[in-house]
Amino acid sequence: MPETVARIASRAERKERTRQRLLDVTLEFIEKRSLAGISLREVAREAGIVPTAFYRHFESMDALGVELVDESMRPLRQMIRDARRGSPTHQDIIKNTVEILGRQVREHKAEFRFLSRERYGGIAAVRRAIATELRLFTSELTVDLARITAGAGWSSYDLEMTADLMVAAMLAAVMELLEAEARHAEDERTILDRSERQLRLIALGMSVWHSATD
Amino acid sequence: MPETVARIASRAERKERTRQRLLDVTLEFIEKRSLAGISLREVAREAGIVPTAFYRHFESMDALGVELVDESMRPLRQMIRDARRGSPTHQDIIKNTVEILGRQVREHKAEFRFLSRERYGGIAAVRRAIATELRLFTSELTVDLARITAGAGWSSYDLEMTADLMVAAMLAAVMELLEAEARHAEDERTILDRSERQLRLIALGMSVWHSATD
DNA sequence: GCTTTCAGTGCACGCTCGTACACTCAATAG
DNA sequence: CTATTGAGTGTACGAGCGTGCACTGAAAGC
Repeated sequence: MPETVARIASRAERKERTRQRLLDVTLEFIEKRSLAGISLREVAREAGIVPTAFYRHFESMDALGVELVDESMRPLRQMIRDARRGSPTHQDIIKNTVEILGRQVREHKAEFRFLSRERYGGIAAVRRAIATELRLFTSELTVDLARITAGAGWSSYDLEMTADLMVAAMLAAVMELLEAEARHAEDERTILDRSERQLRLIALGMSVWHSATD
Repeated sequence: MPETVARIASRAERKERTRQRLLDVTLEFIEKRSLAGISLREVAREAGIVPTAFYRHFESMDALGVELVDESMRPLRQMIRDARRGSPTHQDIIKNTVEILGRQVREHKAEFRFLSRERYGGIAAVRRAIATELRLFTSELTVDLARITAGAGWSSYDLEMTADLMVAAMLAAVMELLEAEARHAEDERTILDRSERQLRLIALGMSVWHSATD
């Protein structure tokens, strides 16, 4: 019989909490090592359960990794939503987007590190999950670009090509931000400034694209 | 006493050959897994020596990984040399470069896969070695861009920013080429064509950069 | 209130792992 | 010819791994 107000965690709640602990613990380990180098036993140990209890939640570390992709993509999806609520003019969109990018990376380092570390990492299933999500991200951006360039005669092929380039530029910035953190080689501002200029360079290319290729 | 013509492998030659076998075997394993998931024992086994003999060549798998970076960078360096022996006009440079990129990736898949897999992988020393080499690559490209845009009033800061963007675009293409191989999602021609368009878009942006920012 | 469910336990197993140590024996050096 | 060197051997160890299996005990279902 379910109480109207559960004063103490129910069975399902407790399970969910343990599951979340497993995911969180793995995310912490990712800071130093890659998924392939993290054992089921140490994750279970750190989460405070016995190794065999791990199987109540995931059938393997690889499966946990795939779930973690979803989990980690949330900040990225939030980023799109934030960026869309942005300002009207071209240049402002870029400035705004880069700023949001910087903030999201700062606030969700572990998630972004996981995604960049495993994007081309050793576990095929995880790679595939990340690739799928990023393709979604690119197609979202393509839609935005289509809206912005409406009536300017852009083919969907070229729009996607451009979105792809922009995503590549932004992901490169993300990775540099994560690396810079640890090595103090360049500070955040420098990286974001460069990224902003790169996106503006691309936008500039777009503005003369058809006059050069038509 | 060294013979004038060594008919049978000398001691040093034999050692070098074993060392190379260890590197090659590791490169083969990288196709399926990341460095962190490859054990010293299996590398030794596959190379035909006993595990403890591994230490005659490298002090750990991590150290072998760092050496492998050098080894794998050779095709990339060759790429620069090939591209520079290229043609004079702007558009031809891009077409030519992308073609060379495609060929190098096709001919040196394993090396490129190693670099992309470990670029943000779990071993800090390997990450650092790759980052250093790639920074060198970017600065080479910056020099080329400086030569091409000589007298057009480009700051070295903006040149580097642009080179950085171009490298990001090319690396993204490399990674897609490697992924496509296994999944047949897109064929090589499509990816290279897109990459060519992306570089051309950037070049177009460059041609109007100063009129827009000065 | 009795029964069922199931998250978490505890033990045991057969592996593989990195590495220490003493060794062999052919190529090299003097 | 003899002595040295050093790449590769063989054994052995302790530790950690993934996982199978029988279990416990509290919450949920009826």
